Amino acid sequence: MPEPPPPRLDEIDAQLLDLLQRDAGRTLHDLGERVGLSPSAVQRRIARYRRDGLITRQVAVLDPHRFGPTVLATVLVTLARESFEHHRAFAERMRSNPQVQQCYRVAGPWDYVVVLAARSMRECSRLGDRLFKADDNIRRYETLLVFDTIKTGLALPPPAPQPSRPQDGRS
Amino acid sequence: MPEPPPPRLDEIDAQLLDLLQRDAGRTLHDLGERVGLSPSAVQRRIARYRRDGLITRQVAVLDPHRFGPTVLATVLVTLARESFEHHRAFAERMRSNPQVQQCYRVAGPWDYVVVLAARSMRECSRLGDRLFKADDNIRRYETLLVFDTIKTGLALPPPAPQPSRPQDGRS
DNA sequence: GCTAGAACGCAATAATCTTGCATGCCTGAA
DNA sequence: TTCAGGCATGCAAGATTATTGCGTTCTAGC
Repeated sequence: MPEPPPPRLDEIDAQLLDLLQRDAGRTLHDLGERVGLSPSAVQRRIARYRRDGLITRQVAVLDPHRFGPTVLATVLVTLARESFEHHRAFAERMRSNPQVQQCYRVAGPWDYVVVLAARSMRECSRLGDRLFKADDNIRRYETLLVFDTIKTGLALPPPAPQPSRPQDGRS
Repeated sequence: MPEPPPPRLDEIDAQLLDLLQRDAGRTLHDLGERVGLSPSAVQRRIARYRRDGLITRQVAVLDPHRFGPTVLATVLVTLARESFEHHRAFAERMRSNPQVQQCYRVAGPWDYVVVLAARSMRECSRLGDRLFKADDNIRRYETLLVFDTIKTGLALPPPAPQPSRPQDGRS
């Protein structure tokens, strides 16, 4: 799976992407005012981000405090056998389960950090059993039940703009 | 900070919220077709979700693989002193730093799980130093550098609809 | 049963998005 | 240096989508 090189982004792209990843509900007109372009130029840039895969989707963020029983758990996981195929199979299982909210491959004493989302502690426990205990390739796992969500989001650092031509020294 | 009770949600609300948290780019017409309402009824329900705080915002999800150097780290943190005030201060610091992407209060051998987002490992390391090492109330912390993002998202389990009036037994 | 409030669909209106076109800028080749 | 081609832009027109007023129906509480 070779990835294409990151597309060239200028300062305005960086601003737009950051604005959108923090709040995608803005109008093109609002965005345009913030970056100094017309609404149609903004729209064309956003269309480019989508076409090029920079923006994969747009989601509504729900406030977990405003719903009834909602349980998140962060699970630290280590595999028993670490072949490419075992890792691929594990990743695929995480991707395909809708109750797996996030999954990261990490360095250090654990192989993966997995965030689960369920409707009760019981359901969360069962989910953990199903995903990890029942998998004979899990060497160990440790569940950290979330009892408060302090901050939520997926924002990445603002993309670094490519260096443009060096500024002609005016001074 | 007492929270109002969770609002009553029916089956259609549950469907709409789930659809929106997975893909907020759909038109009202599309959503309406999926849940059996007119576009304007859908719009009014969504307006209600926003007004009631169920939906806090809408964000564009960026693909971390499509950007240049982007480093995530999951950090496990334990405080030294666990007074209410110490926890409040820690939470506030996490909330106010834009490079802290997520922060969860957890049960178990650690107090918090924190996800950091930076542009390089060096920057991530410095961020960790600034946030944790320089804080004399951190008893210990362990950084798990993310080297691959398998799955990303913030979707909660579909909200449970409130039981409506028991169905009149027709059979 | 009655009443008040909420939810709905329809249709009109407003807002927003998309696209064609002309123009200007930038880059690379001759 | 000049020229040509490609790309990005703004403007304006058209298309699409969201919003809202209004009348009707439904629901819950008294």
